[in-house]
Parts: sequence; C-alpha cells; structure tokens
Amino acid sequence: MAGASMLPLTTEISPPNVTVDLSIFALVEQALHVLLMKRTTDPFADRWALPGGYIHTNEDPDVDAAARRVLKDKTAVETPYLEQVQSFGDRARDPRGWTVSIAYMALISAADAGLQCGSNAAEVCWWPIEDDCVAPPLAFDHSVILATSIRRLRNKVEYSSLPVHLLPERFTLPDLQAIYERILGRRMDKSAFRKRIAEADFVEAVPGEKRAASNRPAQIYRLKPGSATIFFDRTL
Amino acid sequence: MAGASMLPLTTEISPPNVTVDLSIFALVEQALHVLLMKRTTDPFADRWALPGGYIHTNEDPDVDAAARRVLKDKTAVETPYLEQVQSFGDRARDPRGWTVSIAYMALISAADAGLQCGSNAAEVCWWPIEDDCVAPPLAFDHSVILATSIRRLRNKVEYSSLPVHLLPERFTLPDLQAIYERILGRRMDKSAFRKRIAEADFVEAVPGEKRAASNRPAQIYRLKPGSATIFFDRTL
DNA sequence: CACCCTTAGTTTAAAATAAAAACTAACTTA
DNA sequence: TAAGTTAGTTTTTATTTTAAACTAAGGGTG
Repeated sequence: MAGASMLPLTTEISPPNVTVDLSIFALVEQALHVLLMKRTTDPFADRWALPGGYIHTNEDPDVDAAARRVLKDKTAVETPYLEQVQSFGDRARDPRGWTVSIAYMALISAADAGLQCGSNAAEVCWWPIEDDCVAPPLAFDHSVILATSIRRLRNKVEYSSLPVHLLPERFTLPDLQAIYERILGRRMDKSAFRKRIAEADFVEAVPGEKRAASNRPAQIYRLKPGSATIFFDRTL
Repeated sequence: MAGASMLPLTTEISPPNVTVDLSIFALVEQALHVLLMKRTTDPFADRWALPGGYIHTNEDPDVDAAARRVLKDKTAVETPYLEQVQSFGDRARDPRGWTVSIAYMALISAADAGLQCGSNAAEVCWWPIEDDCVAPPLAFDHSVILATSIRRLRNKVEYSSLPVHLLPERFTLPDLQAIYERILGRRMDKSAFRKRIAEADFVEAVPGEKRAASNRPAQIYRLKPGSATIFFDRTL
C-alpha cells in the first residue's frame, strides 16, 4: 500500500473518475422522448449527450443523491421516478482516461419539466426515441447507455406499473393504455388491460369526471398515495 | 477546471475510489451458498466480506474484466455466469471516505471452484444463504449488497433459465427442477416444469442415460451450445 | 329534441392454458 | 417375479385469456 502510493500519480494508477449520467424520459405529444444537452466543451464539443456530471464527494451523500441533483439542475423536477440502470466503465469511453459512468433513468411528466426545447443558454432538447436510439450521434458511449436504458424501460413496461410516472398527476385509463401501447408499439385489448390495472391496484378513481370530448367522458384516476411500482406476474 | 485542480487534493475533492465486489453463488449439498473471505486488514479486519478489489486502471480494460479478474483470482473459474447487479456509493460505507462499489453476481458450479472451505491461506468459505442473508455480520455495507444480489437472483430464477449455471455441465431434468425448488422454496408440478423447459429450448438431451439409482434412470441433458439466458413470458 | 357518431366501460362466449391427478415406463433389490 | 421407487407422459378438469359484442354517456347536427 505504502509502496503503491509512492508511484507517480498517473491517470493509469489513480482511481477512475466517476460520473452520473441520466436518461430522462418523458412524453411529448404522446411519443417517448429523452432529454439531451449539447456539449459546449471538449471532448465531444457540440455533440449531444445525456445530462450528467461528476459525483461531488463533498456535497452528495450518496450516488442516488448525485443523480437527483443532476436531474433537479436540468429539469427542476424533484420527485421523479428514478432508477439506477447500470454502470459503464472502461478506459476508452473518455479520451482523457479510465472513467466510470453510473447510469440512471428518470421518468417524468413533461408538463412538470421547467424547460422547453431551446429555452436554456446551453441547448437542452427533448429528442424522440425511434427504435432503441435517437437521431443524432451522441458523445462518449452515451448511445450505448441510452440503448440500455430504453431496453430496460421497454422491458419493465411489459410487466409493471412504471408508465404512470410519465403521465400528469391525473389521468384516465384510456390515457394510461395509450402510453403502454405507444411505448410497446402494439395495441392491447381494452378489457384485459383494465382487468390488469384493477388487480394491480395502484390507481384510484377520483370522484369527478372529465375529458369532456364530444362523447362519453372518462373517469379520472390518480396514483394511489404511497404506492410503489407494481410488478404484474405476467406480461401485459 | 484549472482552478479546481489547484485545490489541495483531499479525499473530499478527489474522485471516489471504485471497487468491484462479487456475490459468487454455488450449490453446496443442494443448498445455495455464497463465497465469503475473511478480511485480514483494517478496516473491518477479521470480518467476513464479499470477494472484491479495486479496479486496476492500468490492467483492466473495463469493469466486467475487473470482475472476471477478481473471480478468477478467488475461484479459478474463468467462464461463469456473470452479471452486474448495481452500484453502491456513499460517503459512509467505508470509513476512509467516499467509495463506490460496483456489485456483480456470479453463478458457478461448486465442482468447478478450485477451493474448499479453509483451503486457502486467507480464509475463504462457502456460507449458506438463509432467507436473504448469511449468518456472520459482514464488512462495509456488504450485507446490503448481498441482500440485493440474492433478491435479484431469486427474482430472475422465477422467470429465467439462470439456475442451469449452478449445475455441472451435465444434469438431469429432476436435478434442474430440484434447484429451482430449492432456490424458490416451493414445490413445482413436474409436467408443468418440463413443459416450460421444453418450450424455452435451452437444454438438449445427450444420448446416454445415467443416474442409475435403484429405479428408472434419468435422461442426461446439457446446456445448448451458445444459448443465452432465456426469459419465460410467465412466472414459473 | 330525436338521431347519429364517437369513445368509455362491461359482459359474454369461445379458445387456449394451467393445475392436478392418474397413469405408464424402467430399473434395482429381495 | 413381485415390490418399491423415481422418470416421464397423458388425461381430465378448472381457470384464465382473447376476442368480440354489447351497453352507456356524452356532444354535435339537422
């Protein structure tokens, strides 16, 4: 130990740098989007990248807190659905040397986000997700990270209540079904869907209808207070 | 950036140290066990801990390689089932300061491991898993890491082919069923189990029977070459 | 204000699957 | 050769899914 610390402190011997990078998902006009920022500095200046940053060991008590800090800085959203996805670390992903990125994914309601495309000094934008990626080439290995997050999201949507977090606080069951269908890319049977949701028991009707289109109004629901993410015992 | 690097290099400002820690699972006498090592140095000297180590930025091309290196060093197993579980990082888990542990889980066939309880200079031992933990108190936050890995394992066993990796290369279907039953803690129906396995199509019969107990011999199977982990679309 | 159109939400009937149990097969030992 | 034991299959019954039809509740329109 003592011997090791006397070696010259090159990047090859010092610990890797650790960042937190977020795939922040939201629905923009019914379609799944991810928040990207345009980098202003090298490496990868002018490339789009996932929002992220170094862990501040003097400020962040733990990794989750670092992720929440990044999310709040970029979107002003404080209580999202936030889940650690996976860590990516190698010596090639950043030209400056060995780095580790702890990837998170966040699900927010676009309405809650305090930004619009191009509203910020640094360019911040919602980009639509097509298949398992996004149109522009990304900095670092962010397209790999993003693809992993998208797969994780799609996979979980199959058998969990996760998509509620993409909707505003109040929503209808047809709204919810539409989200599942958009993310999974297939139609689902109405009565089967409603049966699953009823069994899973994570939403409750709020007694006051809405969605007064020129047809039968739909019942409004909200997430049951204090209900964690529910996993169905079968694929939807 | 330039300004920051001129600050005194305290542990509060430098990047966190990054380790890789492994929950290595195997079956010992039909029961699920995990490999633990007794620490010889502070902090937590004489406590049992998950095998692990720092990332060697000069030697390991990426995090997976670091995990494989640790595994090979401790068990001599080279091609296990290895999966990243989650990263744990905060300022309290190691008294020396902010650290990140990237947790992996490995599934091996105990027969393959080049060690026995107490065979090594440093004490290395298979400990039985009871509920979601292990008898002795562990170093650092390793009991949290282990509990997370066990939950992940149990969860995946419900709907995947993962447990084959705990068996030796050749096994029978009753063997396989017994493993599922042991890990999940419940009996399963024989014909339903066989139907699932047949549909999942990740094992193949090798034409040569065995298990010549004093009753009908059971067909020997092996993992189909090049078959990835299969996920059932329903819970077993 | 009747009637049509559209979407919400429920019910019913047919098809597919799972669960349980019974049954057959193969081998050893007595 | 009969009994015991575990392997592996088949049959039967119950449950669940799937698909479709049906009822409900608006607003718009003539």
